[in-house]
Amino acid sequence: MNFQKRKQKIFEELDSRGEVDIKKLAAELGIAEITARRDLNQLAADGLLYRTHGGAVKVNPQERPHAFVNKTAQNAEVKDAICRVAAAQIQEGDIIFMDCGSTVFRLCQFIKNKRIKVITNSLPVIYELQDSAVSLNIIGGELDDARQAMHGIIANEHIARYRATKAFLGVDGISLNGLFANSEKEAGITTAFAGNSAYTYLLCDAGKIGRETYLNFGGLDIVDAIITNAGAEVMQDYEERGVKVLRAV
Amino acid sequence: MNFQKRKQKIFEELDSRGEVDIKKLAAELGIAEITARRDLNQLAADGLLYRTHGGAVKVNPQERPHAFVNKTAQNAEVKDAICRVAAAQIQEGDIIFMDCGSTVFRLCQFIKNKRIKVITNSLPVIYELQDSAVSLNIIGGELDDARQAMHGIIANEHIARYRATKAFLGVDGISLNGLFANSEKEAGITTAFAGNSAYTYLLCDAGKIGRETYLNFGGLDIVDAIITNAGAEVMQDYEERGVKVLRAV
DNA sequence: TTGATATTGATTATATTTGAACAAATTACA
DNA sequence: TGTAATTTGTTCAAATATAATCAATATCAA
Repeated sequence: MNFQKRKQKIFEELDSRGEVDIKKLAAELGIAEITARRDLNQLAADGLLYRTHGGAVKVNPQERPHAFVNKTAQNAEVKDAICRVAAAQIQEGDIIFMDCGSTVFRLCQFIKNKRIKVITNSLPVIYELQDSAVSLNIIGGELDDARQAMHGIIANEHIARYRATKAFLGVDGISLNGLFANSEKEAGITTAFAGNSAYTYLLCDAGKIGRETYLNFGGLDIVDAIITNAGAEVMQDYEERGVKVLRAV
Repeated sequence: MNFQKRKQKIFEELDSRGEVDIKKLAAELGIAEITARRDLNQLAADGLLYRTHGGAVKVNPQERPHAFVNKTAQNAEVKDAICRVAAAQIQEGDIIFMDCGSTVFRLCQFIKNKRIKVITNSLPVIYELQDSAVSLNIIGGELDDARQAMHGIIANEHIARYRATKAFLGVDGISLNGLFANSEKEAGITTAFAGNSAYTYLLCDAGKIGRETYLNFGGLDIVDAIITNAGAEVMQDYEERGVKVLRAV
């Protein structure tokens, strides 16, 4: 019964009953109360639940209707798994770049309760994080209708004014030859985000790994870590190149 | 039955009945009256309810600044009349500044089909004009949650990079002594917009005319024209100062 | 295997929550 | 206005939860 398993159980309990009790939890899972407490504390630190005396309750996800965000994402489960890992990397006080990829967008749900600053050029991200604990900064510039995000010279300049502790970015493809994008605009934004953050995470599902498409806009050295569901043997080459690999189950 | 659970119950009760009674609360939740009292005191300290003798009532549901989602704006007819006049001033090819006032927001519906560029710091405006004929440019910077708009140093700098043919702006008040705003941030944005557009329209209903409030941030010379429903005789003074007045019926 | 690291549990000290009793303040009502 | 009833704040004690420290166990890389 490891942490992942227990975490799952905790959320099952929370979803069905709305609250968990340390004593009961410890008894049901066959663990010590101190362990149950530590689990809940950690999950509370990640903003995934609220701690109470003797247990925890679930956060109320003050749901708002966002008509224009296309929620029917493909591969939602894989992307969510990747985003859970990503969210665990985020600490209170972080300043975070988020770009306009569909994977990165799904990170929103996991960071709503964190006290952090998010700087983004993505309208869906903005609408998703409005009225959350997150403090928002919007990259200005021309709106690209198709991507629902700001791009262009002014956007790049704007990014250059900020320094983030962490960047969470998507790409259209990545291989040992570097990063690939479907447009120069996207490449420019990604480069700007990565260049102005202390640590850069790339979020990409297995389908993106090894994929070379249209524009090769930078080497692997731009990236500090890749969060992916791809197999360990596939990722070994990247690790040998000095890129940290975080595997999402 | 911990504090969080009780808190939930208290708000359920408040929402349905509008008030709670300490005795009943203690009986229903199976807690001592002193505990119920302490709960209510704490929630009152957080401003989540008002304490009364023997219980509590709910706080006035203060208007959420989600005015754009809640489209039932006050004075909608007057504002729409003003905006129709404003929209008539806009030609194809114009580059337009729009700020985050509630009157200016209502201009959106009248310009959706025009082939123009709109530069704005207002999220509601962006939301409303997405997927229209209008080409959008978003002013970046820190998001002010209450106003749902970008403000601050970076926003002002960003505005300074652009030149518009026309600006459509709101204020909190205007008198012969100049323009008035409720915050420095707002004043800064308005000044920046006006300073970088060839022609500046002020949209204000009769209630704003002659109103002096908080911060006087500029003289009448900032403005080229006022669009208003105020009476002709009231507006004569402004015309004599060289401001063009467009009257909305 | 070994050593290093992370996880888990036991023990003890500290902090929080809750309720009871009683004095002070407020309200209700004649 | 004055008196009784009620509500409130304060202090204290008991029960319970939590944090801190240290030891035991598991995991992992070399």
